[in-house]
Amino acid sequence: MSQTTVSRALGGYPEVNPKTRARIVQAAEQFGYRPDKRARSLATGRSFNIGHVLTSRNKTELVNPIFGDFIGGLTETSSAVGYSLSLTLTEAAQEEAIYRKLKSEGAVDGVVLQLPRPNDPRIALLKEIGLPFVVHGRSTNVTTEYAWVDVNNRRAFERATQFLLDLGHTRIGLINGDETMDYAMRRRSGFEDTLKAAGVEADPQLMSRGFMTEDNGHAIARDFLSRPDRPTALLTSSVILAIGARRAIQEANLTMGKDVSLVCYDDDLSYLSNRQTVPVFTAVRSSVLLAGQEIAKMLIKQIEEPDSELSHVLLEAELVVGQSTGPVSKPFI
Amino acid sequence: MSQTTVSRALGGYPEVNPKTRARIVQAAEQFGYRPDKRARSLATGRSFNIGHVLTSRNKTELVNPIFGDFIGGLTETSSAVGYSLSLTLTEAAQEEAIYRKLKSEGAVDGVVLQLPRPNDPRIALLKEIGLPFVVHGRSTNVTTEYAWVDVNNRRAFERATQFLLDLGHTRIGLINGDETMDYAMRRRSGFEDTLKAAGVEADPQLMSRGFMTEDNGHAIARDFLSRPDRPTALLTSSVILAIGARRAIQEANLTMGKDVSLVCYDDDLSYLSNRQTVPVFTAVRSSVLLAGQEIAKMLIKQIEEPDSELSHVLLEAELVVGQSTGPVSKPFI
DNA sequence: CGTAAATTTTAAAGCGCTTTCAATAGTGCA
DNA sequence: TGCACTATTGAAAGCGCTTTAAAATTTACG
Repeated sequence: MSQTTVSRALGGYPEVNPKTRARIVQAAEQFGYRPDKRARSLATGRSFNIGHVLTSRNKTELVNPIFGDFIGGLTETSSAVGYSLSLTLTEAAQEEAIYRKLKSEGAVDGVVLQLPRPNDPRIALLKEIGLPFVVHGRSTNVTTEYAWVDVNNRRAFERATQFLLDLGHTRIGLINGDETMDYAMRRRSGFEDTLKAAGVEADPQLMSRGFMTEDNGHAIARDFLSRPDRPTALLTSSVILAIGARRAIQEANLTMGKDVSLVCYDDDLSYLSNRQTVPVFTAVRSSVLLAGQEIAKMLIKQIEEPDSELSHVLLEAELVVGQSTGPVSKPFI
Repeated sequence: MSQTTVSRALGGYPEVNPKTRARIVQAAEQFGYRPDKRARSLATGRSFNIGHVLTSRNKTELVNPIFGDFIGGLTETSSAVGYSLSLTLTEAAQEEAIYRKLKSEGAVDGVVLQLPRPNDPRIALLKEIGLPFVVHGRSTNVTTEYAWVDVNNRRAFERATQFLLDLGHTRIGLINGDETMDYAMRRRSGFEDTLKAAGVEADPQLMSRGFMTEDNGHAIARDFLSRPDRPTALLTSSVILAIGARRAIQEANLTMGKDVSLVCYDDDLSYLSNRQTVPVFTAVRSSVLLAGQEIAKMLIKQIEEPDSELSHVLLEAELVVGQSTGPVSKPFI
């Protein structure tokens, strides 16, 4: 059998006699033969890798809680169609250099961009160097066209806030993520605008932002709850923050869901389930694992059909009512 | 300039005139030239990838909490020396096939093995197919030589148990991970043996195992604490389990650190810090991120110096005393 | 049965590097 | 100045595939 025929038989090309193909496939199986990925990459000009660049601004941020589930989603989908996920880590200052390198080395066929900020320069960069990409999230003020998958963060926080307003809460504390990130800005404006629409003035003293650790959730909630006009409800940007806030509530001898209501954003992380019959936390939920799957699918399509339109997916978070919310009970009556 | 000289200049070979090299390096920089990774791989027979295979036994296990930090550690070290981490996901039944494929395709230069069970067949398999690997953990009953990095899990649980015994606790509940895994078996025997050595009989009713979710920690602790002869102390295999257990303690109107002591194993996850001035949880701690770094270093050395000895690293967990433990207070006096 | 068309197979070029081996330029010393 | 040697550079082969173009075989049909 010639090289060519084998390649075509295994590659699934049509112009090969079914009998020949069967024979080749059988032989390949028997001897455990598989086309060398390196040679294949060189010949086709494709690497069958999708890239993801992690930047280490600092150790706390290096590995964020959603990282595992997100990567899991990406990997699940890309593995199924023969791509693997290629991870690289770099200092934030080197990020541009890394993308250029990935491109010129031909190390990846496309990349996934995470945690965009407003006007994120990486988008223009990737367009310039011609590396296909999909953004997890959106970047405010970027007017050029790019593919993205995002949760409707603004709407999610509007719904969460409205839900608390409907229960009678007007003193609501916000414990948000890093507000230099686009997603956190959208959440905050969803929160503020809903309050305003209800004629409630947002108290800057009750709006915080920062790393989304259990510790921070605890510290901020404790601070909020120690104020004379303490909030009757808290809204947090993650389950981990909520767990910290719950600790602060309990330490203040208050009861969650009664004295203090708590709503959180829930990424539906597989190891931090909030999916009990009646969930512990009332939440706006959207699975980051699913987002990862969607992004991988979209990126691979873009790689394999470069002329197809760039697409966008806006996921809506669902509101799930759990045990952590209840009608307002005025603290000082 | 000839192909050859350029390759040598950029590759750092000694037999090239310093002036020539400088000129080439400068030109490469100017034009953004970098050797194509695919061609380089084909020519050298190396892929400059290290592989990690995830198996999806089920969704809950797909992404475990330590996954992110572990990957972060691997990536940090391997990126620094020009390797990238290549992730693949497969069903458990396909795991052997995937390793064979990675080898025959030349997709990776080596792999990292996680969560070994006793007598883990993957070790023999990888030796057979000749793919360099390092195990995160050890596999009981495997007598052949292999490289590993492990925490002294047995010792860690001995120390944790002894610490509780020293505080006067004898009714101690164990909330362990999946005991078909080697690490969890070692933890359990460390626990049991220490009790036995102190003349305390371990109560099978107070030893549980399972997925390490917040929910499970809560459910198991609630069960334990509802018994007439409830434990005065709990020992959990992860911080997330401990957080669930804390919730159960509080719901039972007990005070952690006073009515019920709690010690946990702490992987020092970056987003689940237990490093406050006085840590919330008393814990035996060992950073999984550091383990990832160590493993990457070891694997790359094995790849680049195939004749070097296989090495082993046994990390000791440190005992950190936090707010969650105190002397026993008899519940029924 | 012969020839044109369709189907199937093969030879050979090329992907962009590394590496072996040969060639050339440079150096020290008699 | 010339020779042996060393330092430096270059030509060419080869890594293992895919793909183009050509050859061989089969099929269709008058």
